[in-house]
Amino acid sequence: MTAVAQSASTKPRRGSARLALLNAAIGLVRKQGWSATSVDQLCAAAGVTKGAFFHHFASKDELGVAAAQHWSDVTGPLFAKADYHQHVDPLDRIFGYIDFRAAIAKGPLEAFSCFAGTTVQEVFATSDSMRVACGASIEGHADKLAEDFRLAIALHPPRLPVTAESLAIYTQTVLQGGFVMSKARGDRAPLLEALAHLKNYLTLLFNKETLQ
Amino acid sequence: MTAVAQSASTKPRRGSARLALLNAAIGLVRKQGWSATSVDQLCAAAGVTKGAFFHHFASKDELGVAAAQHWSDVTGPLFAKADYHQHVDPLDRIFGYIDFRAAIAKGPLEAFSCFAGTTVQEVFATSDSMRVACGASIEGHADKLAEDFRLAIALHPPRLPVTAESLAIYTQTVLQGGFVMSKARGDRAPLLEALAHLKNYLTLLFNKETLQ
DNA sequence: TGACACATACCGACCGGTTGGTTATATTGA
DNA sequence: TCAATATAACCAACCGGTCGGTATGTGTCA
Repeated sequence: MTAVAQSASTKPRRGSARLALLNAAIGLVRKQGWSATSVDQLCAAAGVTKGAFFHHFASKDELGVAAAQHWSDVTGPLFAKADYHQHVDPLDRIFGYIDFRAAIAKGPLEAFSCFAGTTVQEVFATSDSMRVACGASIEGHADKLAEDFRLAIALHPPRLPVTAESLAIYTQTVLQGGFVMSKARGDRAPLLEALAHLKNYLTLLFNKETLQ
Repeated sequence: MTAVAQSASTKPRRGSARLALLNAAIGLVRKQGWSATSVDQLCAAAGVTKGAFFHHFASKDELGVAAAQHWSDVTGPLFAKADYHQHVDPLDRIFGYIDFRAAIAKGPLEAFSCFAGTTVQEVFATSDSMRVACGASIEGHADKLAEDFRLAIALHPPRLPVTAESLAIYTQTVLQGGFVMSKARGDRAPLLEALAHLKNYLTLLFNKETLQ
């Protein structure tokens, strides 16, 4: 312990316990769900003790609320700085977003599924604070899409009456459903096919030319 | 205990423990998830003892597999005898199915959400037997839809290239996603809106007249 | 030197699962 | 026909272990 060289990333610096626990929560919960993830497991994965856990969070529930917020903080910048924002046409940005979601669907399922969606399925009836936190995370993500949908509707009159908010929520619905179906089949194909159907829908709805 | 009159429905007849446990599992798991549902809770809800539980099921996991099968056994007849099958046009039957799903979305969320979808989110990485059982339940349900999609594609040439199987799976994807989103918002509206968008998609895809 | 950020040790309750034994029902043989 | 037997169904008590949470000690830094 005295002279062992240690990388900056693994060195347990004072004050890093909270963030380590939040990251551990996102990793473990996405893999095995909320209830199946114990406080001891979270501490072990984060490399801290139980005392540290309850120093930063009053309860497991409170960590869950913070983890939902942290989930937004982590994923937000990932999408904010993605390339698809460079398109001038808002509809192209939306298609770019969907393609981006398909592109990051690599590796094991727990690596690209949604923390908030996974968690809210378990706690919606038993923990209101977590349900609200997870709902806010998903809805906050959808809100960024809604703005482009608003512009797209103005620019490309849709064939059927729709609202931007509803389309943004529907996009998240297809993603969440895709995660469930992919988990059920143990393969990412159902998610990718769902995204293809979503693109079909938007193509037909906005009279988008098939080849761009 | 000697002369107490008891209704036939509540009388714990010998041989009924297994079914009571399966029904209890579906009810409790839909509300609070798989891991959060303990064997003791299941026994209490079913009105049996732990000994009876492990007489019928070798493990909690094995009950889960049986419950997934039971879920198919319960929901299968519900859809099989629904009115929408009377339509002559297969596309009308599909729209009837979607309307039927919207119609049964009443009461609390745990009353109309999917046991298999809820469970598989938690266990997909930790229990292969349950993952397969839940996947088979969802896929079995989709298979019944796929037949009508096959006929619909033959009768109404779609504007974009799609397969019947993929459309059937996508329909389940939208439903599963709708459950997640409705749980997150604590309201059935997201599910109903998702089903409306799905109908939009099929309307455009199959050139269906808006008014029928 | 005192406030903070942890670590250590521990708590009662509850977890999934096992035990040994009882009761109801089906099967059998005379 | 009916006791003898076999077996499935079920029960209450209990197992070692883990759960979320607490009380208190200790090293670190402003």
